[in-house]
Amino acid sequence: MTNSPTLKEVAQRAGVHVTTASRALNPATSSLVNPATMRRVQAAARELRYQPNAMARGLKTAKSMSVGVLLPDLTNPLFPPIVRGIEDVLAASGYTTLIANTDNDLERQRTLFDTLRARQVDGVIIATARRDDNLFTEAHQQGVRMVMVNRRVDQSDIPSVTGDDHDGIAMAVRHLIELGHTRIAHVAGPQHTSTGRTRQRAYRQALDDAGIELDPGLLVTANEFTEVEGAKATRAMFEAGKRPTAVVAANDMIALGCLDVFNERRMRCPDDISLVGFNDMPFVDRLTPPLSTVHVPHYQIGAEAARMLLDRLANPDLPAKSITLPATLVLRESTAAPAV
Amino acid sequence: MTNSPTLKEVAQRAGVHVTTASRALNPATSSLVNPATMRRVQAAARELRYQPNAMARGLKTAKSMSVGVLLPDLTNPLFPPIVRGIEDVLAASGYTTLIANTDNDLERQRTLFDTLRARQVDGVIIATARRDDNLFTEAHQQGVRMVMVNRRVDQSDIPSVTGDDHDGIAMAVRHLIELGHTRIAHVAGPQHTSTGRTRQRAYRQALDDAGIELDPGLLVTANEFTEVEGAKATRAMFEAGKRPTAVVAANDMIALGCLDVFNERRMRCPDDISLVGFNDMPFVDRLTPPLSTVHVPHYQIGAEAARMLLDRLANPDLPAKSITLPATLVLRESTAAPAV
DNA sequence: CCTGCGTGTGCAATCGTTTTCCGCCCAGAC
DNA sequence: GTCTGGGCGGAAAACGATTGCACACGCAGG
Repeated sequence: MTNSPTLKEVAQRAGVHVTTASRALNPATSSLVNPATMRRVQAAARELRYQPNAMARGLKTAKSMSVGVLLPDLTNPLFPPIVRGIEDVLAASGYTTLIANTDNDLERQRTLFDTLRARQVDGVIIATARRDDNLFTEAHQQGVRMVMVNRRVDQSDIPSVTGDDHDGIAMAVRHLIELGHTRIAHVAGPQHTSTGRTRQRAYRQALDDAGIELDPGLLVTANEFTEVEGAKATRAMFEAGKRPTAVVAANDMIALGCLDVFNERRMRCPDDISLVGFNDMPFVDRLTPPLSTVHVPHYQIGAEAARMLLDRLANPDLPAKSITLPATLVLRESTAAPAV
Repeated sequence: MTNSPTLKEVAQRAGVHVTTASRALNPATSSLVNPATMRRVQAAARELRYQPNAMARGLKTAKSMSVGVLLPDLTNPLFPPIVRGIEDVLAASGYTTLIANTDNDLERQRTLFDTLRARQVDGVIIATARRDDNLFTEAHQQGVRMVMVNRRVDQSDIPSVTGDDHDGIAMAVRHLIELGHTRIAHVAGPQHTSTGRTRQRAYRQALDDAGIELDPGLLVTANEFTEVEGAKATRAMFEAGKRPTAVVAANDMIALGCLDVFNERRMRCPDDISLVGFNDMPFVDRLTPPLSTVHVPHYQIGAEAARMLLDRLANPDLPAKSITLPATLVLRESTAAPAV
């Protein structure tokens, strides 16, 4: 901004060489300087409200003390908790977070990723991965430190932190079966994402485990994890004449779309049809009806991802590990026994 | 990350001096270099996937091409739209956004503000201002470029972009009066914020304009713009024996708290009591009942603030202006005529 | 043939730090 | 009194870009 004081000025005021000032102010090297002069320097720094110029430091140390976060859209309520988790642990270690919204646009994503690299971020946390993503796998092979949150990339050793998609869906389906449902539909998410895919597979397997044969017409897939795409897919299912008594949505946004379609068709939830979402986004407990959904600890996912990245920055050749955090089924009022 | 190519390498590959490479790659100076060699340099840059080192550039140019955003909590649904507005226009001009969450903690805010300055941000957008804030007024006087969003600081010439708080509340109160309400309460927000204060004043004035005398017991104030503080304040009002037929909440979070208290007391909204919120946060249209509220164009507020900051960066001694964007009343199902 | 000018390029300094390498000083041992 | 060695602190070289300045060259005009 305006003439911030520089290290040289601090040094002058303390009557020492700039080198000494640098050492005095840096905890790692302050042992090299006489305690008395160290105090002098620190006093001078305090009086001048000295803040080291991060760019100069970064240029020299080849570390920016910043990490980038790539996500589809901050406006999606799923992400703020993740981001807070990330920021809180990174900030505690002195790192700054750079957020970039891709809007699911691959072109844009590439650009944003490049600007992050231009800014010399020390690492990247990625929430936008596709299963076959090669932008990230290439970068990973080139040594870019990264960890995936929420979604993963197929067949890669990129570390990741995700919720337990499989178990979450299994719990949801089992719950519906216990209530007496047999015609259970799934509105799947985009299959190019790991979440869309593994949730869909979990749905199939849960039915299978219960000895219920899958009616292929009850499995539809939304093109995006959004309300409108979710609505589109479930509308198509009904228009094809399918009549499920319960729906498992691949996430809460899609569940919102399901609710819209239920309303269009004057079906009451849960009286006429049950619905389970996924994620337990903020405010879904205040919907009409309050949504039963699979809770995923998003803040912890973010925090854990940040910790993992920090570990890998400190120790570059740590083996890549993938953490999955447990999901829990939270029952509210959108599920009930099927009407007879 | 790993050995990103440097300008020197690009220059070598193109067979020119690093100076020339710099000029060739920089649109502002590229006219100084022969078109043919410019093409050579650009080709070399492309082949190497060269990205200029932002820290080196920033160090030399004394510009970081980044701006900081200070907000209370990203997790509050009010903020993501504002942030997107900011990021979208800043990104279009090549700026990066640094987000910091203060959690309404003044100490933390000071620290975060300092780290932003250490990172040499070119400007700051602030959503956490208090009416009497001196951290920011001082910084402003020192020449730190900033603009306030949403909230303002009293008696200062810091530029700001806000919604029309006064008009918004006036519309809400008038609407309730037209429905036949006379015992209209206001759950105000913290009075150390400009929003809390001007909304409260607008409420008083709207009553006055309608010739309704203010019952002081119907004006309570929440300590924070949160659900629990909102609930606490409205609960206190009821416990004092007050019986409004309508409530104007200072924002949607507080309105959520009002709804909680209505439920506690088995009052139905809108049958027994009407409620109007403020902000039109995402998802309040899906509450039970869908919330009537004052819509504020948050994305535009963010975008406008960013544009204003950009203007001031380009032209430092632009006169400070304050923009207020129009609010609109959106009627849903939480308001009705009072029961007779 | 010389001067002058414009165009295109290179040289070198610089931004604010960190860091390696030295040299100084002084205490203590002989 | 000289020598040794440790502890402090300074000199200078980076890091990767930008930029004012100088220089080389070609060409036109006198």
